[in-house]
Amino acid sequence: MAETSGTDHAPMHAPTDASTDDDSRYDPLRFEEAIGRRWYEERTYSTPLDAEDPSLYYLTMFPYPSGDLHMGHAEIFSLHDALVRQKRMTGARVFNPIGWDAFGLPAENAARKRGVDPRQWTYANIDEQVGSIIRLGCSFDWSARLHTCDPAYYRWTQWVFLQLFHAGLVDRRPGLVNWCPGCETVLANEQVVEGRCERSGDAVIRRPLTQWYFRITDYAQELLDDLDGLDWPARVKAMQRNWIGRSEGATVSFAIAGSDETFDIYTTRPDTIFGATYVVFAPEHPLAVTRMAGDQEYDAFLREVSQRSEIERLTTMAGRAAKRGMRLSFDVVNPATGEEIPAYAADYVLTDYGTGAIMAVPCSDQRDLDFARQNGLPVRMIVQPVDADGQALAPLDPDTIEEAYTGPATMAGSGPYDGLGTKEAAAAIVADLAERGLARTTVSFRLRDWLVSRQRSWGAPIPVVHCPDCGIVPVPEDQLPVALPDDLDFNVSGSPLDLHPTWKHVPCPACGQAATRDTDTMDTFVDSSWYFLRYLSPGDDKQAWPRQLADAMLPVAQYTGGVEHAVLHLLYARFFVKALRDCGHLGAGEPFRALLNQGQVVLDGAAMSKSKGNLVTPVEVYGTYGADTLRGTMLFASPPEDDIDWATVSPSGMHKWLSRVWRVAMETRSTEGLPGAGEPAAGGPPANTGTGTEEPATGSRAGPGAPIGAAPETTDDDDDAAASGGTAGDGAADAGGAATPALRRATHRTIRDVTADYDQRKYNTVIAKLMGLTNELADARRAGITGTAVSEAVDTLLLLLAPICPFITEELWTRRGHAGSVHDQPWPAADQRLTTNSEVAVVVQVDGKVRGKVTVPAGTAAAELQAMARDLEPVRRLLEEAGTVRAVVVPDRIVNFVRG
RNA sequence: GGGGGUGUAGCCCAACAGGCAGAGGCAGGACGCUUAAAACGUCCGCAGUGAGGGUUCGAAUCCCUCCACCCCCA
Repeated sequence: MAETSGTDHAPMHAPTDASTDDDSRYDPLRFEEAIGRRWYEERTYSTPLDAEDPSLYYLTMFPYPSGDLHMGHAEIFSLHDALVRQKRMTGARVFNPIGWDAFGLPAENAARKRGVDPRQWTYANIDEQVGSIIRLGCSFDWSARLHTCDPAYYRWTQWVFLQLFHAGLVDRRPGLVNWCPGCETVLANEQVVEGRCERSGDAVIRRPLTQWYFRITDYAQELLDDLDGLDWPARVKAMQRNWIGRSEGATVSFAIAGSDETFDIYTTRPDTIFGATYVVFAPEHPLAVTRMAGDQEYDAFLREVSQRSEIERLTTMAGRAAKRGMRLSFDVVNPATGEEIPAYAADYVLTDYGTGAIMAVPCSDQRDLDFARQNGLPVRMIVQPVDADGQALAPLDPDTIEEAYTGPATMAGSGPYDGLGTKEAAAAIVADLAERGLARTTVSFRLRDWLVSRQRSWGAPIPVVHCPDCGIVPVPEDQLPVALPDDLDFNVSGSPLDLHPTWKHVPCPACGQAATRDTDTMDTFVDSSWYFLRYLSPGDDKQAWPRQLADAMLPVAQYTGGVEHAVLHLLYARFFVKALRDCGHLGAGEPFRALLNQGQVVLDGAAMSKSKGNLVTPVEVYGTYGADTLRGTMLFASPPEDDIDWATVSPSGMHKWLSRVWRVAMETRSTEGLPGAGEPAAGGPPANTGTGTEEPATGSRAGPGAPIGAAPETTDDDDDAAASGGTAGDGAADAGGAATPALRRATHRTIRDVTADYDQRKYNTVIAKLMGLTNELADARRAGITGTAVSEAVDTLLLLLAPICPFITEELWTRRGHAGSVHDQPWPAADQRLTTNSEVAVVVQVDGKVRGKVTVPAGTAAAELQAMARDLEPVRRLLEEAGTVRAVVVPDRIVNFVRG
C-alpha cells in the first residue's frame, strides 16, 4: 500500500534478484507514504488548546501556494518538524499549525494568462502542497488549518482593519507613492528593493496618489526598543534596527529673506550650521511648490524628479547620475550667522524624511559637496580635523576638497563655538538657538508608514464605503465580510475589482444613499500579520480569536522561516500585535519570542529557479530516496542558518547511512537484546511503550529525563531505577567482554551530546554523532557483543533520530517489537555514571610542546598529576638541566612545565 | 562609508568556557567479497585554522590592523 509510486521512482533500488519484499534491505518507499497518510488521516498531531493549561506554540511561516513545494520549503519543514518532534519527546505539548498565505498577485497573473479562476488555481496548488507536506512526514496539527483567501478568514482581516481604523491607526492620504507598472499597483517601501519591485523586478516609479496607510511609525520607538528582549538572530535584529533607522538631530527654523515666513529644516549635525551655505528643499515641498507656482521650468523639473526612484535620488556613489536641482526664487537667513544664503530644490532631499528641507553643509556632507561643486556654490570649512588623540591634523582647504570631512574634529570657523568638540558644539548650538525659539532636538526615523492599499483583486477588500455626503464610512462589523465577487474579469487594464460592473455600487451604511465601495484590496502582508492569532480558533465565526487563549499562547515560543522576511513580515506582525494590544484585543506586545532563520537552498552558489533551469525538487528526492533521506540531507548539510548548496550535499550518502541503521536494527531485532522479565535491564527500565495510540500530547508519558530502555515486553519496573546504570553495562545477558561497557558508554555519551545539540539546534552535529554511534555499534558487533547493550544502543539510536527521520524510526521501532509510536516515547536520559570517563589521558607538555601522556583516574589532584608527569622519562630529562620550572596544571586536561 | 556575519583538509562541516586541530560526511586511494562490475565491508588524513601583530605557560577560540566573500543600511 505504501508502494503507489515506489517502483518507477527507485532505479537504484531495483532488486538484483527477485525478492521485492526483502525486509533486510532499507526501502523507504515501501512504508513512508502509508505512515504519513495515517498521521494525516488520524490527525495524530492535533493538540487541543486550553487557556488554563496552554501548549507550547511552535510556528513555521505558512507557505504561499505558488505551485508545489520547492527545496526551500522542504528545508524549513525539515528543520521545523525536527524542532517540534524533539520538543514533544521531552514531554511538552506543542501546538504546531499550518495554513496558506493564499492571496496574491500570481493567482491573478495565472487568471490573466491562462484564464483559470484564481480561487481554483490557488486551491489546486494548495492540494499539491498538502500532499507533499504529508509525504514529508511533518507533524502539523491539521485541524487548525487555514487559508487567508477564505472569506471565513478575510472577514476577520477586515475586522482587524476596522479595529485599527477606529483606533486612529489608519490614514487615507495623498502622497508620492511607489508604483510598479508591471503589477499595476502601488507598493510599500519595504517592497521596493534597489528601486525595483521586489516581486516583479520592474523599475518602480513615483506617483502622487491618495492611498491607505497604517501608522506603523507611531510605534517606531517601541519596535526598536523591544528588539532587545527577543531571542532572534543578531542579523535580523540589526536589519530591523537599520530599517527603523532612528537618528537624533535637531529641527531648526530658518526665515525667508525679506519675509516673516519661516520653515523648518531637519539635521543630524546641528554643529555644522556655520558651514551651511545654502538650503535645499525637496522638490515637492509645499513651500517650494507655492513659491514657484506658474514656473514652467519648475513644473518640468518636478515631473522629471517624480520618475526617479528613491535610491537614485539619494545615492552618493560615484558614477551615478548627478544631483538634479533648481535655484528657487528666494533666499533664506541662516539663524546662526544671520547671513542670507540661496535656496534650492533638489532631488536628493525627500519630502517625507525629516521636514523635507535641509541646510546644506558642503564641507561635511558628501551630497551637499557634490551639489555645491556642480552649482558653483561656496564651501566653507568650519572644523579643524584632529586625530584620535585630539592632536590637530593638517587643515583642509575648502576650495579643493573632494570629499566631505566627517571624522573627529574641533570647531574652527564657527564663531563663539570654536575650540569645542563637534558633540559639545551641537548641544550648545541647539541650546542657544532654542533660547531664541529657533531650534529643538528631534528624533527622526527612517521607517515610513505602511502603505497597505493595492489596486489588485485577489486580496481582502478594504472594508470601507465612500459616500458623497458622509465621506469615508467603515463597513459595520456585522456586515463583514466584504466578499470578492465570483465573476471578476482579469483581462482588463487596471483593477478588475474596480472595473466590475456592479460590485462597488452599494448604499451608504450610514445614510443609505447611493455610494461606492473602496475597490482597493489590502497588501497580502496584512493577511500574514495576524494569522498566528487565527490559528487559535480558525473556524470561529463569532470572533477573530479567543482573547484568553491568545494571552496564554502568545508570544509564539518558536518561530521558524526564511530570512527574506527579516524586515517585511516580521516588522509588520510586530506592529500588529502592539496595535491590537493597544486596541484592547491582546495582552502580548510581541508575536514571536524566539526566531530561527534557515538559510537558502542554492545550486552551485546560485538560487534555484525554474527560469534558470537548475531546479531540483523535493518530489524528485523523496521519490528516489524517501522523505527521511531528504530531511536528513537538509539537516546534515550545514548548521540551520547557513545556505545549503545542493551541489555539495549527498542524499545518497544519507541514504547509505540510513540503510546501515536499518540493517543493524533489523539484524539485532529478535535474536538478541530482548532480556527476559525481571532481568536487570542494563539501560534502566523500559520506556513507556505500553500506551499505544494515545494522543501524544496528553498525559501518560513519563516526563523529560525518563531513562531509556530496551525491553518492550517487560512490565514497568520502576524498582529498577535504583539499580539501573549501576551495572555499568555488564549485565548477565551481555556477551563480548570488555567491549560492552565501551558500547554503553558510547550510547550514553551520545544521548548527552545529542541532547545538547538538539537544544542548540545543531542538527548537523546531531546526525554526525548518531553516525558515530552507528559506527560504534558496528565495531561492537564485530567484536562479538550481543545482548542488552546492543539493543539499548539501537533503540537509543532510533529515539534520538526520530525527530529528524520520523519514518524509518517509526517503522523500525515497530518491527523491533515495541508497542506504540517511537514519537510518543520519552526522550532518553543519559546515565551520568556512564558518560563520565573513569580514566582520562592527560597531556604533558614542556614549554608547550607535547612530551608525553599520563593516564590517570578522572579527578586526580593537581599535585599528584604533576608528580606523575614529572616522572615521565623525556620530561625528567628535559627538566633536569633546567633552572626554575613553573608548572601549569589543569586537572583531567594538561600539565605544562615552563622552564625559566 | 556604517552595521551584521563568515573564512579550518580537494569539498561540506566539527572542535565544551583558551588546553594534543578532526567528530561525521562527500570526493579520492588501497584491500576484502565478486568471473567482473555495482552494492557492501575494512583501512587510509602533517590542513596548522584568510594575512600580520598582540595577550597568555598555552590561541582556530580573546584583542588590534588588514584581506576576501555574503547580507542589511547609506
